[in-house]
Amino acid sequence: MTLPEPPRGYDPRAFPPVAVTVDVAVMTIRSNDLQLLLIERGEEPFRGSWALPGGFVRPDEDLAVAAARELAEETGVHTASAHLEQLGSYGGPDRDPRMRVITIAYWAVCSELPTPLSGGDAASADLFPASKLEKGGVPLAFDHDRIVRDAIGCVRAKLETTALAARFCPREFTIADLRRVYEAVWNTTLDAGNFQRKVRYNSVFELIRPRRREQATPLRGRPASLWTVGGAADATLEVPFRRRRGTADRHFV
Amino acid sequence: MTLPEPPRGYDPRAFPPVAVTVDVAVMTIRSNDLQLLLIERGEEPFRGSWALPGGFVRPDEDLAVAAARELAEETGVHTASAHLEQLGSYGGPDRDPRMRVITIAYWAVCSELPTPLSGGDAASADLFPASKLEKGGVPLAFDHDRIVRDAIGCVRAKLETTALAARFCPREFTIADLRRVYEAVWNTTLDAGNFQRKVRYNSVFELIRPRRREQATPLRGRPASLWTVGGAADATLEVPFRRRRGTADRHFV
DNA sequence: CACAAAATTGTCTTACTGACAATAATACCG
DNA sequence: CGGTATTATTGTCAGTAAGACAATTTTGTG
Repeated sequence: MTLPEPPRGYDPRAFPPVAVTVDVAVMTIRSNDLQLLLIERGEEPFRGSWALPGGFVRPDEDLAVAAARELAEETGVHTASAHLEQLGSYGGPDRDPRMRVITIAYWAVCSELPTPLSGGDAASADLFPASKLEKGGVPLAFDHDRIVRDAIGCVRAKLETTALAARFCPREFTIADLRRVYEAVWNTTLDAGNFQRKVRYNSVFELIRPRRREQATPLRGRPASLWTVGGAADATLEVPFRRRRGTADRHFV
Repeated sequence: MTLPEPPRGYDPRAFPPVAVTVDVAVMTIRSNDLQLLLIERGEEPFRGSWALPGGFVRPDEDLAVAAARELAEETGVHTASAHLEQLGSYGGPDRDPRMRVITIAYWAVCSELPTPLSGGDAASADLFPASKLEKGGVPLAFDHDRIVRDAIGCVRAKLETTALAARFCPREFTIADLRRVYEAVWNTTLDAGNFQRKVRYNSVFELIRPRRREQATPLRGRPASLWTVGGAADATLEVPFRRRRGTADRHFV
């Protein structure tokens, strides 16, 4: 303990400055793969590295508002069409070489990204497959590789218990659309019949009546019904979707 | 947008000061109830109100380290005997009347609290039942009522999928001890026989051999075997414990 | 020793899961 | 127009897990 505990009522300037930022891990499905949006940094440190979109929290701005603002500014994604949720805070003392920076990370899910991907400034943006990022195939600025990993894990987990997968789809979607989201995020294949049951068992998913079947994705085959999400997409499902875990022979120690 | 976007390479002092604190929601089981440790504030603002233990993050201190330090300083609970995990960040612009304060909230679970509960300073500390706090029965400082609610919800959820309940117990515990934790946190009753099965099915729970049966909690009845947690208490269980959800008649929309 | 109390094991019914088969509704092609 | 390919949707069935509850075990107590 090198410093005495600061008193509760203290002079702010007595402390070295701390900067607070928000970073957003934006995810979408592209080419049947979970992909993350990254931005190429134009300045030091980490000039030329890929990083999460983000920036400083303004003096009178709520954290979630700051995240939504950065998301809109840097990627063109507006919160009306995206799901935005807090992931956690990352504040290692040396995560930014310039000064002490604590970041509040958010993750976002959206169905479509505006083109061009790059934001207002000259920085370029691109999508990277989650699998590649998890393997460490892309060197990221700061501790963003950890944030990315955590965000991917968070989304994988959220799909099990919530209707969040629908946020990867347009407002109206087919069950096959939804299934492809699960297959992409979990990197697995799911039985189409059993998957239907799961959707029908959960009352957040609502069948659109009369069944509209135009604009169905595939050009062949029986046209699919369209569904939508009635309530909050992040509410707990009545019947969860399940990721196959290792089915170890357990029973009786 | 009242302010221009700050450039990435900027002068820290160009920004109004932001203070960063950590707050810890310490939970334990007392009198068969989930209880939270709160501290009575000795200074303004909110003098005399109850609040979560917490304080400022030091210049070169990691967030988790800061939380552990505050936990130890203000409650005497050391991380060796407790589980500490990040909950999330709370940073509304007006949550502290003095200045902009962003707090990183943590939650902790421990089996025993040191007596006396109060820390080094004159502030007094006390335990409050989660049920009372959830009902709003205790006025809390800042936005701590929301943090408390979130922390309780987080622990409830974590018990389903992890062996975290064991952290409410001493290192060696009986299955009945563990069951009472679940019953207290979920405010329900669980079938003793079925509960045993759940414990046996999960290999993180390890039977201590030779079965030691002394010091069993109840003085009557067949003495229970002692168990311990082998791996990480927050790893996902092979077979989850389940909270009964509303068994709505679903099936076929 | 009978009895009470708690731990542990067993049984049985029901619900859920997953594999896979069957049927339905289209587009396309000749 | 009918046959075929293709996808959506529904059905079937066996295996597994969950919950209710009964039975058995093990110990302390009177």
